[in-house]
Amino acid sequence: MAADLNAQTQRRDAIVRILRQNAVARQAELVTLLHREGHDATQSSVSRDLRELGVVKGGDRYLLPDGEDALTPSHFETVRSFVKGYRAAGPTLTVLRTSVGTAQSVAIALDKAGWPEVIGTIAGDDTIFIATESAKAQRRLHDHLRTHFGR
Amino acid sequence: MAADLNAQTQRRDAIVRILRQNAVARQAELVTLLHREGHDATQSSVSRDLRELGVVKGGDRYLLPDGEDALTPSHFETVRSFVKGYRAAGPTLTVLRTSVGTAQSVAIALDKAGWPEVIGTIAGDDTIFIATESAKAQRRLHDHLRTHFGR
DNA sequence: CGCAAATGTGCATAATTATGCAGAGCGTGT
DNA sequence: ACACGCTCTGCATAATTATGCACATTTGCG
Repeated sequence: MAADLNAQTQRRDAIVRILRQNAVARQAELVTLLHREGHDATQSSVSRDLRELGVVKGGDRYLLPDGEDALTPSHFETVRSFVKGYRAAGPTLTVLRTSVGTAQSVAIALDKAGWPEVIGTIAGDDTIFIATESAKAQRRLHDHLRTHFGR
Repeated sequence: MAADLNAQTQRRDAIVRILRQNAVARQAELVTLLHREGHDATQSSVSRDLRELGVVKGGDRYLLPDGEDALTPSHFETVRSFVKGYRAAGPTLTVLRTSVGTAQSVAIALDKAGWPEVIGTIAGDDTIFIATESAKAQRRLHDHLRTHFGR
């Protein structure tokens, strides 16, 4: 039995993406779809993930919470190329560097994502400070960043 | 096994009201709450009602669809006293009489209710024409009207 | 680095929800 | 008034989802 934190993060991101594009009626389906893109998961984990993600089941399909809908996959696609890299500055602060003048838009995309581990962000011109509550939260954040912007 | 059409309407209205006020986690609870106010129903019926009403289950409680939230119970309370009565005018038209000058507000409350059997309404000064698709739909409408405004 | 506390998982299974069926109440047309 | 058809129900049960446990890893600390 594995406990790969990163795997969980990626799987949840995948779940959100899948639910955006398909009408999924049951967890078993979701498990199949996840397998198809390389994610290994059981109905148990999916059940827990869905609750954690605040996903709702309406009649015959799972629905993402309202806020999430606002964030189109393309949101990240657009700003992906602006991101130069990121590094931890202590256990609760992460500094992300971007192309000059694009920090604001990247920060906005990050805020819209609504990742729970993020307490707040401040964007300058080419730098974003991302505050997290703990080292653990920071790890989550980095998992997310890695998933969306590459290592 | 009974098939009291009116009972269904009233029960569904009750379900909506209950869900507005309480956080209900399972259908069995809902059955209990319904019993408490005199509605006789089984989990089977409740399951079907919830689907029909478009109710959604989020994590650990049932949630009403967004639109419904707008209509406060008090909405009907306010206009209840304006309604003088109503009669069918043919199988698909219902004429509702109100106090002079209040027809508009009553019609607005009706529209907000979003009852599926209602195709449209027109309000004059003290009269509202309510169009329904069929005799059957008209019966539904009358059930609703009876529930909210009395016989 | 070593140990205790957390976290995440799968498995097996309990808990909950959905549904096929058959019966009952009503409305409709003759 | 009678027959036919439709809708709504409950029951029994299938289908689906949630969760107690035990265990593998990881994280936090001294």
